[in-house]
Amino acid sequence: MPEITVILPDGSKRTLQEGSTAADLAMDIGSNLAKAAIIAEINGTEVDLLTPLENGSSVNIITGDSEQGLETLRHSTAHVLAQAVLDIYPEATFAIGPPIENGFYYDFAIPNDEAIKEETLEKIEKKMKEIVEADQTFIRGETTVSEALTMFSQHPYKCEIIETAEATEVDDDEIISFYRNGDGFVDLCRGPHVPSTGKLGHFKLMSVAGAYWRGDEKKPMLQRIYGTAWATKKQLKEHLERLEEAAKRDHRKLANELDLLSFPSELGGGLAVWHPKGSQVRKLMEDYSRQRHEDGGYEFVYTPHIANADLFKTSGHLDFYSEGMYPPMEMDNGEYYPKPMNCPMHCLIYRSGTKSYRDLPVRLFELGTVYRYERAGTLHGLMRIRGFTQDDAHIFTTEEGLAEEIGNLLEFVMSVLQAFGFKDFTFNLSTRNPEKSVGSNEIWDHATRALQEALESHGLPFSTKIGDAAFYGPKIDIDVADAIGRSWQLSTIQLDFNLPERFNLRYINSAGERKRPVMIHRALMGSIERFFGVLIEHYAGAFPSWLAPVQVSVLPVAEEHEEYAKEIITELEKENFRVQFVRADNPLGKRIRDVKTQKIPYVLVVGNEDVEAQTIGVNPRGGEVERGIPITDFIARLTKEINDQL
RNA sequence: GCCGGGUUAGCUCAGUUGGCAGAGCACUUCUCUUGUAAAGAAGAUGUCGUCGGUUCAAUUCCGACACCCGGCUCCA
Repeated sequence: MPEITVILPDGSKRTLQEGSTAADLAMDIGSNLAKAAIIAEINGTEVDLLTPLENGSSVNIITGDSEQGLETLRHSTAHVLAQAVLDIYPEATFAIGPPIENGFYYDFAIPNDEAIKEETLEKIEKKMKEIVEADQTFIRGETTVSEALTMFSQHPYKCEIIETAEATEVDDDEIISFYRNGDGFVDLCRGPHVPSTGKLGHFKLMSVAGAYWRGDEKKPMLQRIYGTAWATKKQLKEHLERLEEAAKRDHRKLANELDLLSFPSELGGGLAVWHPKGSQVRKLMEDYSRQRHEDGGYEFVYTPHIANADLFKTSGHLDFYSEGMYPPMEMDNGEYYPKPMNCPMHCLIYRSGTKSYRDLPVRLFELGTVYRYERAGTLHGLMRIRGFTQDDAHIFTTEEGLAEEIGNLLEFVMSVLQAFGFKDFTFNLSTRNPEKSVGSNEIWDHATRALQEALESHGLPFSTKIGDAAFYGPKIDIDVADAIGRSWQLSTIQLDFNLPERFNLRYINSAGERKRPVMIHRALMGSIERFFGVLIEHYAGAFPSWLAPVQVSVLPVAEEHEEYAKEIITELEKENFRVQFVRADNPLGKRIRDVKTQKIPYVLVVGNEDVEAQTIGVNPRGGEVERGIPITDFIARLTKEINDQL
């Protein structure tokens, strides 16, 4: 029997009988690997395990441990989902079903637009389990475009995919591949797949939702079933636990439980009222922001909430973004719009006097409240809201001063966000979209280079998003990772070549010539509301002492200790701590429980022993109870803790 | 805006195949006087999201609207 030799990823060689498949190779290496194997990579191309090997090929056996393996697993699970749905709804037609982060989805059109109910998901899941149980082999087939069109003639979306594939991909030979398993289920697919459905099994259907065909709102809406799938039962369990953890941190739930803010429906969608406790935290956030901006060389400004339509004609907002603006109010001398951005007004402030190059950079800062009309279906707690406040600044600088200003800004952003417990930053540089942008190539090149150099000179790794810039200039977006590893885009630094033109902004340079300043839009928290939502989830509602709306709760053991408790409170209030008194009207355990659910950093308990020794009992959030602490010690400790946090 | 689901006491939720609306927590009062995550008793609490329709009768069935939730689309 002739033999072939293949090369493994570590460079070693392995000899097999001719005609051996990747699966045979996996088995030859070890039965555990054969069991874990999902697909193979031959000479860098992902293929099914049943693909025969050729002499001299480099072969890598892919398992569910790798991203590639998981993707295949999820993709194959999506196939089984489609198989189950078509079994239950024989008249249904199916569209696409790719792997996504943590799972997969598949889009279907059900006859007569019958809705797939959440309850039906259980039925579908049961059917999928049967298919997995049956351990059906995935068999790859290949055919021509015209035959594929016949094969899928009952499925118009599949036909559209085949036709589009023909038009765009132009494979050498226009071969369309498909996979067959079970009793005649066929799906159009590039592959590869797991060898058989028995390899699957650690999955769960999550939800059903509407989704436009090809993501186009002009095209029909299909029904999308989402699922999650993992290589092991443990991974699936852990994923579901992560979802539970995220649900526990949901800012909408916590904002309600902790009495921070609410969205009364009479107020209208996407509009919040801040309760005293939420307002306390917000005030601390804003005070901190103001202090840092003051130290950072910013000048504070205030601008009105509405403006004449002329302003937004000048700025271009009415031309470009009127759909996202609240409708105008008719007034004696024209139309007035609630402002969707602060920048036009900041431009007016800049323009109010002649600027010399010696005045630059001008940094105007405002906690500016803006109103944007977000479509009804897009609203989402504090994360997507119709009225919000930006920690907004506009910096007007010379072209020469740009790189340095950007560099300082990057440092500033990180330094401010660190106070809120964010340590992992990701930087994204967005470059010009030539289809949709203003300004010369020269100015874009120069500005993009300035952004890139600032990132590089500060040693900050970044990814480039080509064509992702706004029409008016390139930008750097900054994402942070929260306490449970989720990423949030918070800060943005955007260059603008458009507004300085439109508002005819100028400064006089050292040679006495009129020059155009460069404008930088930047926000650190972005929207205070959204940032607050992120903070609630990041801290799971347990704000660090410097931010906590109530820092200390003081509980007398019995009524006779109330007087002493109030003396303690007086001492703490002298130090400007935010303190709450809980009178002895309930058993101590009950009162402790009540304040603990409010996630207050310190619960102080005082009883006979404390009155006698002039001490307190300290019950810190997430810590052990300590008895007999002198109040001065506690004050020193809390003061230090807060200073360390900032 | 689109698809699907939802809205009952301050909160979390049960319920009515169309016939006087319920629980737990919270709240009020009283009793208990407490040493680290739920003491006991009594009391009060509702436009059953809004407006219209069907009906002898609607919280329940139908329609429109508002708001919320899961997605899609959008996001200067």
